[in-house]
Amino acid sequence: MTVDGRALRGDATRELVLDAALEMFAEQGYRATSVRDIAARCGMTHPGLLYHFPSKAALLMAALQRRDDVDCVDGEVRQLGFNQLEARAVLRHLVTSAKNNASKRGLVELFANLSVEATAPDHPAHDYFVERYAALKATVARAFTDLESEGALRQGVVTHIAAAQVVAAMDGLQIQWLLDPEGVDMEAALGALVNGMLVEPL
Amino acid sequence: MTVDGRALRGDATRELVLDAALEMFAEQGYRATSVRDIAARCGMTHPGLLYHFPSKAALLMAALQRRDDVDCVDGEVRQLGFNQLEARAVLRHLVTSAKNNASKRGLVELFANLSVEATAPDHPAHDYFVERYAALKATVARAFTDLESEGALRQGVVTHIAAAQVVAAMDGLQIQWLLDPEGVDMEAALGALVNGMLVEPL
DNA sequence: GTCTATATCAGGATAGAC
DNA sequence: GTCTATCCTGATATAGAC
Repeated sequence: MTVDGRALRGDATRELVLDAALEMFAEQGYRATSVRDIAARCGMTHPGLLYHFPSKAALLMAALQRRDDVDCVDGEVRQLGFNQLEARAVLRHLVTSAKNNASKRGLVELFANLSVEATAPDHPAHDYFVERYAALKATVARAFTDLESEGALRQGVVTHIAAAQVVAAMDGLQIQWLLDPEGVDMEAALGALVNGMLVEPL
Repeated sequence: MTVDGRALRGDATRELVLDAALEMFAEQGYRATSVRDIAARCGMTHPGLLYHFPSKAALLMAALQRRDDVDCVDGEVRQLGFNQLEARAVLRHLVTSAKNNASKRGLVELFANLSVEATAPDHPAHDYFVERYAALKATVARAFTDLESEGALRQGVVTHIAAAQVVAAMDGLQIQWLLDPEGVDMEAALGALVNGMLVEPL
């Protein structure tokens, strides 16, 4: 594994730092977590940690990558490998994610904050999120296309637009839920949205 | 007008500062804009500015309030006064907003960032956004209810859920658009979503 | 009442010792 | 590979000039 061309493989400290960082980012947010805090939790000083990662931003990116790797293992949302699943399973999976997210406020906060922050072209995670969204939308669009060819899609639904709507709803519902957890049911709202696009509900 | 109990009325400097602040927040984001930057643009020093506003957070709130006031004048999205409009006009208005936003990247960025930041219960703008969203959803839900009573709503559409979906889509589409302006058509996607809920398109 | 100057504090990043 | 020391920048608060 490399970061910015620097070889970093086989490092236990590195993994320790990554776990602590992801945990603290998820608990308090990226900006509110200082490199010093993370270093302290790992029993080292701040410059000591920065030996392993050139910057706080690089640490963030590495933590995100690591999370994706973990997701791969425990079967959570992933861009790749998604295409193997059947179309309905893909959509069902999105709704299930919405449900599961309701018990992971910290992570929802982290990703909500990051995906918006990363909107700035010069943000360290910009490319990561551009690709993440493109891949996710492509997967969902593909699922809708498959359903369309089976006549399972409702009249007038345009696949790539529907994909954008579903992904957008996931994000927007998270914001509403973070602002007022009692005010929305993410699973119900997303499920209803998807079902409204299908001839037969999921 | 008062902020935190301190009287501040009749102050031209105050208005100047508010305009500059909103402009710079919109251009560079809330966090990336320092009080010193704003003060400099107004030809004053940073503590001089802080005489008028107790903190950067209070400045933000005042700037948001001011924006709402301006919106009231030029006919943009507003919670209050919305109920006077007919149901279809309310929905059409949302779609038009999505269209207009495509030429105001800075403001879209500001509100996207703020609404997520303000998710934290201790954020200075938390209550503002909780209320903003509650009011917006209530208005949209009301519009759907009116349409429902006229039989203009599609089978199976639940009004308060539909409101949450529409508002969520607006936010989520903005994120996608900020990440990749060529990748989505906010107006088309939002319009299609709303039309999918109605018997007759807007 | 309005502002300048100044002080304090925290976070990110780097240089160089060990 | 890790630490000490240091720099820079930004947020915040106070004293006091005008």
